[in-house]
Amino acid sequence: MTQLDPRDPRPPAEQIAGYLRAQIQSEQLAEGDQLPSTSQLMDQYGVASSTARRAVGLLITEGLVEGKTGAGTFVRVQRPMIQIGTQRYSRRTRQSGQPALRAEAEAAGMISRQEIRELAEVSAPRWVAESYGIEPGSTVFVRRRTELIDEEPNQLADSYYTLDLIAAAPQLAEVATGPGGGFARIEDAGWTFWEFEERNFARMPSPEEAAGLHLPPGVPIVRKRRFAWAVKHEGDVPTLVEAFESIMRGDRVELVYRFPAPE
Amino acid sequence: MTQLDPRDPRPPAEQIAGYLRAQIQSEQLAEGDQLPSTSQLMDQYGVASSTARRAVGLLITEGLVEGKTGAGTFVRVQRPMIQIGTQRYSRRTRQSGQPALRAEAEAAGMISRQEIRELAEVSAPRWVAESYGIEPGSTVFVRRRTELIDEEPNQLADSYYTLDLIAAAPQLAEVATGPGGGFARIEDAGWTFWEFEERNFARMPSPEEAAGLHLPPGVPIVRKRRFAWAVKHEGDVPTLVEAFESIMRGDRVELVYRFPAPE
DNA sequence: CAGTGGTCTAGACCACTAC
DNA sequence: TAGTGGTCTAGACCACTGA
Repeated sequence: MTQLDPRDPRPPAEQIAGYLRAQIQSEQLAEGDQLPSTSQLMDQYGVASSTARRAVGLLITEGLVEGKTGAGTFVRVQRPMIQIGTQRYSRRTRQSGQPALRAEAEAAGMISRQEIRELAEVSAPRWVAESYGIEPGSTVFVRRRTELIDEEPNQLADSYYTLDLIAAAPQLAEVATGPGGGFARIEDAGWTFWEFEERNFARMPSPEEAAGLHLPPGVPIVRKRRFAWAVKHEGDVPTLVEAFESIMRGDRVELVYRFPAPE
Repeated sequence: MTQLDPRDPRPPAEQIAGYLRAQIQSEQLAEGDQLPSTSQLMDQYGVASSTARRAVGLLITEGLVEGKTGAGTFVRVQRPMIQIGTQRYSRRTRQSGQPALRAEAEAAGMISRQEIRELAEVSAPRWVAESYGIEPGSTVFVRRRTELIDEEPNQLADSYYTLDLIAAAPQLAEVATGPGGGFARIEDAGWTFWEFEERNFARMPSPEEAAGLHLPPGVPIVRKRRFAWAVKHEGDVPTLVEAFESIMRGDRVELVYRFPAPE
């Protein structure tokens, strides 16, 4: 545990990282605890400074620990996760009286707020053009915003609308969409929401995304795309009214879906 | 683009990484292309070997490129994604005639197969005990398997069952569960599936997970937990019959959910 | 002001690849 | 066999933290 093992095929930095990781997982090093400093690791394992730093660098990119310059390296505190999804709509959840998603964040004593990053007409990204069935490069309206929880950015959310919809619901192009948010304005324009689709996957953030979300190294993001279909009159073929993309911190969000068994 | 900028506040390694990243995003460096070698970067930017290596190391942990010892560093080829979720159950998907999840993988010319990793009675992990409403540490049966696509591990899947259920459906404890898989055996035992819940989030893999999934550095995983409720007779309170956990490659799987608008 | 993380230089060795 | 990625040593400098 406290010496390098020459028979271990792993290079020294990985061995040291392994020892530290084991101490974290066994909670000998608990959340918030300070790791041995670089010079302590050099003395203890008889390695050069770069090797000691590389060892803790591995743990940093794994998202297990966080370095604070001048202070030390500390085991990352995993903040409570926010559950979002469709559970609020389900029969079972309604019966158990659970609160909805943002209400849930606020019930947990957290404050939620949005900041507008951009309101503009842009050339449609490919996935947006494809989902609306319009020419690639057509003009659409985008509403970009950052959602903050306890003043910490939590989600970068972009909604893409057709110009036709903006004409029918002009408040979507303004900073304040009014009570009930953008969906309420779409309903005001005569639409009834019919169906949603969400497509999620995970990857490492780009530097821009990492900066926008104040992400420490080693935290992946979840990219969620949501498509909202609505009808004007009963029996109509549903029309896509919103194409939405959101980049979320992977370590703060749990996506929950509940659905009935098929058939 | 080809020189270090002394006014740029970023350290040299990050600047170089930024230039390379821009070339990848603009497709000057396409998928599969080789990056400049370490010594080329040293010459071009006038930095030491460690700095040049650190620059490409950053891109590696971002998952953008992949180093092959002795050969070079190459832009990662993003393999096609597999879509899984509930879309196969939806009205709209049935109408469009789309094939179901694994059939979809096979329709795309890929072969899908499972390997059993473990069949054993174990002490229930906390989340399993909590979801079944049993004492923490109670004994449950676990069925651990690796799902391979084109002989490449794609998913580590663990199903936890109560011992009662194993007694009623003993094939769940055998290597081959028979036609239709485990769910079919649960139905054979008299259960009718009622409702499912899936809870997903993303994080970086542990070294064990990275090894089990043959993950290159810089690829996050998605952890999906699925809960399956079933009833024996109409009107019964639904019972949890399976608690399932899966670790998937984040860059190969897109989770798709389609659901009707509430109310 | 001593200690810490973060980055860098300059050089070395190894295992591997491709010719 | 020359070039490549991967890892390491030994030392340096900087900005920052906390007593």
